[in-house]
Amino acid sequence: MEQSNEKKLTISDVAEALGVSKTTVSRAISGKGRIGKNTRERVLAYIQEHNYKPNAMAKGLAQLKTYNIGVMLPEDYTVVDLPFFQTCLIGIEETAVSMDYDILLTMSRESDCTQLVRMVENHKVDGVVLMRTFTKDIHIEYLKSQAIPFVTVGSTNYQDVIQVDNDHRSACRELISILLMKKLSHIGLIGGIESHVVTQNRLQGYIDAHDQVGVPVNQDIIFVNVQKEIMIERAVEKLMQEQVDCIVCLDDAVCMHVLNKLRKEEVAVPNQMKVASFYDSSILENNLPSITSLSFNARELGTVACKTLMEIIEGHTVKQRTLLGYEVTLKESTML
Amino acid sequence: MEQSNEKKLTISDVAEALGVSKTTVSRAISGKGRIGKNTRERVLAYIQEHNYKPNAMAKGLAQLKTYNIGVMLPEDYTVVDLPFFQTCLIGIEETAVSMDYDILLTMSRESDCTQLVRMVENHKVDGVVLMRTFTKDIHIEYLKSQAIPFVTVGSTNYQDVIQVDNDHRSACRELISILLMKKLSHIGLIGGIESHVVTQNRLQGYIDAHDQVGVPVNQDIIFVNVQKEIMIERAVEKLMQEQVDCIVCLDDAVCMHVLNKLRKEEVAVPNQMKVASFYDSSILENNLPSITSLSFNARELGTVACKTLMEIIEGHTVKQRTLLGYEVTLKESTML
DNA sequence: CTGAAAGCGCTTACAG
DNA sequence: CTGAAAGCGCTTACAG
Repeated sequence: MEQSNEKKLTISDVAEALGVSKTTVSRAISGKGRIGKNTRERVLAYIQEHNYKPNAMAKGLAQLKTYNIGVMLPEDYTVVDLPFFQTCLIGIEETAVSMDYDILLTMSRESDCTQLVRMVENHKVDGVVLMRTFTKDIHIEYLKSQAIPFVTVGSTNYQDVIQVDNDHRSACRELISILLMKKLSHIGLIGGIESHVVTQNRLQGYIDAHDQVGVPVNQDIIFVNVQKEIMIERAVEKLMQEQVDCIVCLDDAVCMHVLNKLRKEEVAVPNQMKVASFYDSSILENNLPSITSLSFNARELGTVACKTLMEIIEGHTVKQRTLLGYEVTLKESTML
Repeated sequence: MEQSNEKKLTISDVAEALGVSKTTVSRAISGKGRIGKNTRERVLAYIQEHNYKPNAMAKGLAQLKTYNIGVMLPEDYTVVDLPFFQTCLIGIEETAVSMDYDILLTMSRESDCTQLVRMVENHKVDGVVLMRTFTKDIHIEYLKSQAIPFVTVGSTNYQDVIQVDNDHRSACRELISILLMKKLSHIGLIGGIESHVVTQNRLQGYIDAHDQVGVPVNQDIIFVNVQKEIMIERAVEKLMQEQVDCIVCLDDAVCMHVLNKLRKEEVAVPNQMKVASFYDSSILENNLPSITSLSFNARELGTVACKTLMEIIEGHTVKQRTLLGYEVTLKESTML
């Protein structure tokens, strides 16, 4: 391919070759400061031809910027939400790259923020995006204490935190409302991790929907923090005893197990039991019957989160909370 | 939390406060060069107390290093191999961090290496790890042309490329050998993407095993490049016509579909048909019957790849090819 | 054992 | 419109 034996060019090399000053070269590249049209074009042409690329570190040091953003990816993933994070990450990366930023990746658990601290203390990033939030969130607490720009993907109750999220509460309210309108007045809920803010929002949406039509909420048919198969099966059994009309699952992994359990018990979906899920991932996409669910655009979420962060870094003011849309996709599993 | 209103300390601040030179402070931190024990401890204590952290960019510029490694994550993931990459990434990150490096993440497709080029040209990384290889691999070609340290996770046929991989060929040979020893002489193969080097290695292992016992390989029962459900179902039908004893799947997503298809056709596993998979991910972990498969340690793969890269970056010579182990886990799906 | 000075490759007031 | 010079925060020969 290319010849790579030539040493890397520096701005001085370019300046010397062209008989101009480094200042001029710098200005031609950045577009900042007054510079003659001819001069600029001459510089640009030379740079193009000789494939000169500025050293990002030197630039960063001079401007006290890094042109990196830190992205915090949850380490304790599950098969279900991983594709979500990956897609969201693609959105973040695209946006970052388009603004000439790179992504410094770090992984962490709910209770450990040493990686994050390290990244920030070493001055390696200009800002960070947190890909998940917790009700008690040490990452947010740390970032706030450091006065470094950051945005969260997902909602939080901490004050003055810039956040981007899908409107899970409304989405959930709408799905449940539709189900209630179908005269399914006994809707069970399974799944979700209580310490995740998103779970709280969804529960709130569930309550909202019930309040709207005056149907009382029955705590006995809500099962949070059940993730393992056995727990889920037990929950399904209880829901059957309680004679619910419909089971709504907080995520698709849970839904998968619910469907398996119902199959084992020979309960037909949707005839004897309706089923819906709060998220549509590929694991359910070929299920028979097809499953009613909410769907969100993870990539857009990443894009918006990253754009927002860039705005903050560049000193602009931004909306404190951006809520993105959702879709309710009604399929066979909730047909009357 | 901490008070963050104080400006960030620099090495000059520390030097001044202690009445020593910047040189001395620098030496105390890095441990390089002669320095008095007392002096060093005094500096270290001060640094500790005032929470001074060197600016990584400045350090990098002075040493012409970035203390970043680029990691190339495939963008065109599937639900199946994503957990593998994520786990591998954890291994890479842990190792990098332990050597005080950070990870610059970039995503790419088989045919597009603009992100990689950008990262390298901007001097943002000291080396890169490629998380996937292709038989014709433009990323490898580019990296070779730039003479920048890099290692691949996964094997490649390109010359002089440092690579870390599981021994897929041997693993596959062993699994197939065991099946052949069980008198299953008609073993069908489904899945895999032909342009992935790993697929080639596995096919080779399949052939090796047959050669060992002198059973001829029948090309009619090998179906590569079938990923979609319909394609898989059709392949299964053909394999049934060919009266194979056993179906080996190149990955778990394929295996899932194969199992569903067999269920539909009311073919009992393992009684009427044995089934095995080349990878054990969580999507199959609760299947009944349990599925015989190969298993690899993705995290270790990441760790070793990253360690190897660090060695190269630091100028040490390393083994050209490192092959990591595997396990064959025999379960119900291949019981006679 | 310690320090003054030059240098890494950029940017940016300031002066002309 | 252009340039000389100082500076970003470190490291590292070189000299003492």
